[in-house]
Amino acid sequence: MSSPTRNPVTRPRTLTRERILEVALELFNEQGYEKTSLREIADRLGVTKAALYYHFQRKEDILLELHLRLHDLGRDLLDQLDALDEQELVAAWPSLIDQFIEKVLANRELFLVHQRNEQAFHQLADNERHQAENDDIEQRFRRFLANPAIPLADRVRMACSIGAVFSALMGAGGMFGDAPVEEVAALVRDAIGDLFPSHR
Amino acid sequence: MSSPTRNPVTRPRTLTRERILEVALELFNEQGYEKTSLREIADRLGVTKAALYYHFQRKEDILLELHLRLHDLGRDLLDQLDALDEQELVAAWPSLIDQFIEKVLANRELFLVHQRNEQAFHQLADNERHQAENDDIEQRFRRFLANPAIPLADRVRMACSIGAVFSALMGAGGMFGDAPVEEVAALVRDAIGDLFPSHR
DNA sequence: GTCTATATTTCGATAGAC
DNA sequence: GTCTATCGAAATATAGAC
Repeated sequence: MSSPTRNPVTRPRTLTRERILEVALELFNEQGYEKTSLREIADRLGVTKAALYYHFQRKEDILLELHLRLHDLGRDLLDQLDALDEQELVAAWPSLIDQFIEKVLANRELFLVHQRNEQAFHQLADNERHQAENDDIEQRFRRFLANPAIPLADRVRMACSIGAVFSALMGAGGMFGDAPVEEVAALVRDAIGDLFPSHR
Repeated sequence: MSSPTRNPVTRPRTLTRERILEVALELFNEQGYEKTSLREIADRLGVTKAALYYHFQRKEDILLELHLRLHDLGRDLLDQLDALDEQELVAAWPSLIDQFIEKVLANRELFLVHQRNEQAFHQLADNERHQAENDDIEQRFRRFLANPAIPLADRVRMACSIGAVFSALMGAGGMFGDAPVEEVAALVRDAIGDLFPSHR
């Protein structure tokens, strides 16, 4: 399992397919996955409902593709995490959080749709598990947090870091008045730095 | 507006009404609000679908009641928050977080259903706003975070605190292996304490 | 690839007896 | 308060022409 030749499942990226995903992402964020009908997606795209079925077999597959793109973002972070041993981990954490913050900021809508439709994404995993048994990044992260070789206090603070990033950076624009995102991001980095005082 | 005589809208708490809410909370957490049909709620309760309509006019009203109970939990925390002035705030923060942690732990399922069905709860606010214009606790908290009288760095760290609590304490049981919740909660308190070094 | 139908199903909600 | 029965309105998905 997990042979080195496993390719990243070449997913076709035709133009209209991308436009469907783009519009779906918008609508799922505005109204939620369940409340968004294929008709609405088709309407905003200027095509009919049936046309969507040429590009995606089921409605669920649209959400699945968005899920896979989130996985692509999280995968190498978790690979880095798994490559470190327990002693290096705390020292490397700020750097990993930096990368994470960059990815969140560069893909806000994608992270947002996951947060706002947690249930829909979660039920996806059941069907997706046929393709990628232990590739679910949430599961991998939970397994990481359950590792007794890492001091519990550190694991708790790592979990806190993730939540802090989401909480402070993923609210819709202007959560802190008119403060620019970069400034907020820098303050979040500082705060998480204080959670891991490397020189004590 | 917000006259002192505004009573907490005496909501009837009959026995079966409570059982409906109990079962609905379970199912909404397991399958999500949209994916849970009234038939499923009725089945698990041993009654028929139509019986539910004696206790709730619409399906939405079941979710609304859960929302109101979350509001009841958050209201006095926000009242305390609004009563403080900007200088006392940082010093009082750890105590407020303590109370918040207690409420989260004592009402895990209630907070969980909100996190997992963010969209459904959010669309509720539109209809609910008729009754409680500026009583939405999320909006109140956002308004608090936008207050320029508080240093931005402090506001960011407060937002981080909330996310940290959710992230570390609301995962289903055993997020950190078999570590007891109280121990994790204590570690979260420590971590947030490090975010606000009162003696520097 | 996109269209016009249409099949099929499920769900929320109501009416009215008991 | 709970039941049986049913309505009406969506929505997903399919069939087949162009």
